[in-house]
Amino acid sequence: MAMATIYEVAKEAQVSPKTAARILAGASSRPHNKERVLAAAKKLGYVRNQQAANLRSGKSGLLGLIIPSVTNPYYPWFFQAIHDIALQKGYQILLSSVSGGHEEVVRALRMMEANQVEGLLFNMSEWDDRDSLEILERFIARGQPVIIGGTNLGKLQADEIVIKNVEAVQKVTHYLVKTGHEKIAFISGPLTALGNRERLEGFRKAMAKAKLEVRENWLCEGSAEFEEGLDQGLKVLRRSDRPTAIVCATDQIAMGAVKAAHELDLHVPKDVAVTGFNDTPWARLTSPSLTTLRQPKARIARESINLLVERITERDLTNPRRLYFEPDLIIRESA
Amino acid sequence: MAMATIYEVAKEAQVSPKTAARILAGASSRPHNKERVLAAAKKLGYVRNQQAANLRSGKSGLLGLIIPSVTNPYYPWFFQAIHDIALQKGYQILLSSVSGGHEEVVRALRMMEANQVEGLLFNMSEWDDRDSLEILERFIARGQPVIIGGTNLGKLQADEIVIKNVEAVQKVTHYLVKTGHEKIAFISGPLTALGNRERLEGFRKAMAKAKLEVRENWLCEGSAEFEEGLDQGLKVLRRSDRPTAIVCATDQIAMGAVKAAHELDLHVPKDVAVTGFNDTPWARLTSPSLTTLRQPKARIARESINLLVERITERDLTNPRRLYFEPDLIIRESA
DNA sequence: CCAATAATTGACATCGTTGTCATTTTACGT
DNA sequence: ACGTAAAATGACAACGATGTCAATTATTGG
Repeated sequence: MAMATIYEVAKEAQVSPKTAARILAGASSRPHNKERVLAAAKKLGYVRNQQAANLRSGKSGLLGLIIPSVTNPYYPWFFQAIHDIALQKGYQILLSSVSGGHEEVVRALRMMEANQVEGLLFNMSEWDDRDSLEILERFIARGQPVIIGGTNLGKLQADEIVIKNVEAVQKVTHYLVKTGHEKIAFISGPLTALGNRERLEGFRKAMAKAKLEVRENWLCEGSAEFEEGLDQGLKVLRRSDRPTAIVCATDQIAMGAVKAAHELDLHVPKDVAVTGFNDTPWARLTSPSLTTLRQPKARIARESINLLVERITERDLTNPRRLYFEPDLIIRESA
Repeated sequence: MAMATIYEVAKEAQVSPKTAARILAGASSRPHNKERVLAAAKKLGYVRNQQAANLRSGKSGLLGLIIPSVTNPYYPWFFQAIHDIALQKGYQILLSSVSGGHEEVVRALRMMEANQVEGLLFNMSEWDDRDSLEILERFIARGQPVIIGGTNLGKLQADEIVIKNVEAVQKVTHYLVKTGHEKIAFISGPLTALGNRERLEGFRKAMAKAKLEVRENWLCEGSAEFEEGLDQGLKVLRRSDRPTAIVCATDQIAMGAVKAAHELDLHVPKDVAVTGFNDTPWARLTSPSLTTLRQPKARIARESINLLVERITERDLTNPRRLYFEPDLIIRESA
């Protein structure tokens, strides 16, 4: 009842296993044999055992992708893009969505090793766990290329995906200034994450450039979630000197800020403009739809996979590279 | 430079490969050997080659999951739930997100076969492609259990996940009636999909039970997307006899309807109540937050995987089963 | 029609792991 | 210290696919 093997196909077709294999691999052969083998394969429902083939060939056709959580709305799209492009290039994606802590990441990395991934995309924010680093180093030493995203693992000889957070937030802040705003608040995600520090820096730079005052109590830090946006939004909008615009470090925070505005009977964007970050799938669906910054996911996916595959096939590439990507400003109704 | 094998570990530790394997598998052994093997394994960064182990054991530890698209906001959560529970049970998930047509599904199914998945969760809506069916039949004949979700592949001897769409929509509709609504519209997704037909049926049943009139031109059918909700919402809300509530077949449609209401200066829920379906992650973030129906994803995942694993380990289970799940009514601000 | 060349074919070995089973080592009771 | 039972070990084979290479078969020109 198990899966038919090439031996059974060969027997059925009365040829040697090797011939059957060759024919199923598409090589030329006597028409007579070809017919018989194809017929036998069809009859038995033969499907090549990929695991065995991989073992033989020393390749796995797998690329590993480690991300924080598919339930974070940014990642499904990222995964889909990576998945599609990898398929085109003949690779499957082995996905690990690790919502938990260090142990879970280590387990995921081990799993990737055990499954012989040929390359790895490691997308986590602020990760510098000793054990993980050691395993990643092993990948690289072994010649399995690694691309790091979302965090900076400095000493590691790996390629990096760098999102230009500073420039992006500068862009949106500049846009607000240009549309006449002078009193602008900023609600950040946790500053323990590099990306959030960069976004804050972008805000400060833009304000400095516009010669606008950055009121320190208009700078809020919290989690990257909706509730935080709501709380901080309420706090900052209740002040007598309330801002006319709020730049938020994530779309979730922005949604919270919008809700805060509504609760205080303020109109968005007339009374307060609100901007987000990431262009999560629902950003365009809300009322008002969200002005936000969109990461070029397809481009990130394409260039990452390209580089990864290049490194896999040409072992002797030079030094680690950095791939830079700048989010686009998407102007909608909220600002 | 390649991955260290058990032979190298054995050599380094001066024991036979079998002993090394046994020790690494956790069996008891002379302390002397144990130390040396563990040290050698650590030194060489040994990681078991899962592919080879699978080949040897005839198991893969893989469960296949085929879904329409991870970018559909329902699925990431579903995947995460499946993924977590499968991990607990010692299985990895092999995910295929097939946005495209039949060919792509067939390719995904073949890939699942080639990778020796021990069981398969096939979650597509309205799928009755000949080729796919044939492959699925092969799975079952071979003794690789299959669970079908989201569609009805009648003749197939497979277990099924059944979402009680009828009851769910009856529940919201009833709730609207109870809160005083009499003029209720329904915006459906494409009626080619079973789930949408059921949702419509639920609406009709509930209205009949409440002895309320179902005006045929308040029944809109379209895609399951936002734009459709907006268009249909505008159309139905512009009528002189506009409804006071709109039941929508998806959250996306509901968001569209909310936007339509806003464009016509109608307040939600004061002027029109709007309800969605699925409790997509952003349903609670919007203003107003969305009253909707939530699928018990964790429970669906748990029970599906349990059944799948049970079938894998106990080959002689009886007839196909059906797992029923009824979405919960989540009452928020929009209705 | 035959020799020479080209195209196919199949026996064998191998990828890394681990079950089987015979052999060796250890531990224990007397 | 010795015999025996129990525990640990290692040689070998097998999982399924496929590269190597020698043997076979087909093709071509003279």
